[in-house]
Amino acid sequence: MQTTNTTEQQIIEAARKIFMHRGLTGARMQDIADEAGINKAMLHYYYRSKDKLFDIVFTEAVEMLLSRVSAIFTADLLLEDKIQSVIGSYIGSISENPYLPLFILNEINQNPDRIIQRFVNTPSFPNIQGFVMLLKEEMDNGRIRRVDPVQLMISVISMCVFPFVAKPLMKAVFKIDDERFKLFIEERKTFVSAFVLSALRP
Amino acid sequence: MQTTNTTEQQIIEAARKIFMHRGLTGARMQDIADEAGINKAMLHYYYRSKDKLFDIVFTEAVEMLLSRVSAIFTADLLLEDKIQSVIGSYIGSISENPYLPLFILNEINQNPDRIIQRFVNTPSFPNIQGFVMLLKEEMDNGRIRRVDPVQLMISVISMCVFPFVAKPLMKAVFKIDDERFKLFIEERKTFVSAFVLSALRP
DNA sequence: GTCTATATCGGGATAGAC
DNA sequence: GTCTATCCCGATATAGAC
Repeated sequence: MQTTNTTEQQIIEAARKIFMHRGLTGARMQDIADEAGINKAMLHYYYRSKDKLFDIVFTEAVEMLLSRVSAIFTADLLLEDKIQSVIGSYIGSISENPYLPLFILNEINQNPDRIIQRFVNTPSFPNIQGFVMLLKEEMDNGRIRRVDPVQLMISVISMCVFPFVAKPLMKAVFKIDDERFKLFIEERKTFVSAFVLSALRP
Repeated sequence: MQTTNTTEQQIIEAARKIFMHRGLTGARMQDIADEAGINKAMLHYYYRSKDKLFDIVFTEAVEMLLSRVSAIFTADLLLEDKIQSVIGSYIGSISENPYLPLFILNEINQNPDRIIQRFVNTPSFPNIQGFVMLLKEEMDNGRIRRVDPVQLMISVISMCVFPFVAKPLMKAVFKIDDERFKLFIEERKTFVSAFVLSALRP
């Protein structure tokens, strides 16, 4: 890991920022060049084409997102303070990269096949089976209410991710500014934990 | 309401389909023309420019989405069978227009100002205040657990909307096909209702 | 490796015949 | 109102000097 910003790195970071915000079709190479503080021709010198550049950014993004989801699936237990820390760190990590979810969801919708390709060989693919077994064990022991594990997982992820995806809509509907949104997210960590635990009470 | 498909109507329907799927920047006028089965020049004859056409589609979409959210906010009560019917009809209505949420969320992110304009004079703007009062009443009566009303609302909407937004991702991660996804959605109506009610138990 | 200039192309928009 | 042909601009991509 080298700390000096090579030109390649600068380009990737600029591309990430622009692509995440504007999407593949909305982003312009000129914007990326400006953001990186270099010439437009350099982009093609280092990364052949717009598509190639996008592929790199997209693949990295998928990797990032999957590793986060994986963290949830591989958590030791789903109970009490465990779920609290998982949800907290999940929301926290999205906070650092708030455009990531919508970017991924959007581009996958545009081109579902691309994601399939990326998924086949991805190292951090979530271990679903193990997690489901774990959940069922807890249900059998009567420690939590009996629910469909997949429905539960989707619900947790929904509640963590959706506020970031819907941020501008929330700001308009609830008339809240950036400051209050930040507060909302901070409070959401404890809310979602409590909400889920409450729902799972036997 | 006339049943004959005028050319104007055909264009709007084609535009809706293409814009919803590809977004403003991703959609091409040629695609819309093909979808409508007419010539590209006709689009400009009836609707001046791409932006004008998009504005119409977008405004209609916002209206659709808001009226659904409003339905939730104006429901008489939040308890038992009431919440069940609200969530059921909400998920049901999205099923009929599965691309709507991602389309809206995406375009709002691209251009937050546009939505603010549309919101000012929209007729079906959700009555949040009334709903919050209603919820607080239920809490004071001890019929439900004390929670932040806004956090609760966002959670319900999240759980209803997110699966549609994340459909291609879910299909890849959980390896489910269209058939099983449809089943998942059908089951989700009862799951979310039960989940929320369970979480709200005092 | 980095720049300027330019080629090339796709797509929105218009002109004009019918 | 509907079509074909064309204009025109913006954006990707390349050539070539330094």
